[in-house]
Amino acid sequence: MPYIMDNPFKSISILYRKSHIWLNNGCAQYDLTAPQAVIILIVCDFKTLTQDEITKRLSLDKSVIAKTVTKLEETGFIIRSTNAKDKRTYDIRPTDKAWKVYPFLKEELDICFQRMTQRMTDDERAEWKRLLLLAAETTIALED
Amino acid sequence: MPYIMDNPFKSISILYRKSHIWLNNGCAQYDLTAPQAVIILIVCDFKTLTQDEITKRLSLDKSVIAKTVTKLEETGFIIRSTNAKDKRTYDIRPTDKAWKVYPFLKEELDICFQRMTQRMTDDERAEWKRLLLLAAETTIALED
DNA sequence: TCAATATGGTGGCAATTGCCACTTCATTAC
DNA sequence: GTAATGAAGTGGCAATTGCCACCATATTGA
Repeated sequence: MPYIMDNPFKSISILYRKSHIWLNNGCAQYDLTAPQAVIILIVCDFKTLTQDEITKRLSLDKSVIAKTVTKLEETGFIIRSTNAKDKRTYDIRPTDKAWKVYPFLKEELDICFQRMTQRMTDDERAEWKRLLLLAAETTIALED
Repeated sequence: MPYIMDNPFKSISILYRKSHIWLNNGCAQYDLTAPQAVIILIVCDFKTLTQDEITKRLSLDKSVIAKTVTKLEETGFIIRSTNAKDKRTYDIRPTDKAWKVYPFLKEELDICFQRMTQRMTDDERAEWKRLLLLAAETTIALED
């Protein structure tokens, strides 16, 4: 079946959904879902973040972050502590449990990327990655 | 805020969610949601399709297509008729109402694409589009 | 021919997400 | 200092999606 008349919107949708299914399956062994894994990754990357910072970096609604972070606290992957300077905000930090799965989660992401780019040359892969990042940053910058 | 330590998985997620929000807003004037618009586009592209063909082309679960198609029939954008050769399948065809919005939906998709690639050169835009399509096709081919 | 298997489609349930209204605390303007 | 505005976070609701069990019809194999 040829995929003529295709457009980038459809491609992005397919890549998003499939990569989430892959990541969900890959993370099940750690009792994590894909969105939980993404938050652990970003919290480990930055060591300390507020919920609002996560919201901005992932460009997700703040209520979505609140729900996922609550669950991650319950399951012991992160710790929340009230910020001393601003009592409205939480400082979010990874626990040892998070640091333990961190390298495996990065590996899972890598597997996803390799899977969807397996027909690309190394140059194409690097260029695609660069342009994806450029587009995502452009998109984030658009909203105020 | 610098977006260091970023990865393509996160970029794809952001692009998917934002483009859907944009398309939803753009399609509201036609009383359509983004997923409904995508199905109208593909049905108009191919003139006649079964639900299963839509499922394969969009790489969505068949029950999702069934639900959306049912709604589109109720709102008069498509017609379902039982296939003569296989009574289990429907032939799905666009109505005049679908053909009327079709060019505008294509325009909306174009606006989305322009928005997220506005910092790219024409060459980069074309290359990104090509690689997106390649990755999406690779992804679809992976599942059996 | 007839049983076993495969395929297209439907309905139910749970998870993720987006939007909105709301609370609490900070900051700004007067 | 106090009122008005803004920002961080929460909870509720609806829409989309994925998975599973199921039904009806085709196809295959003995």
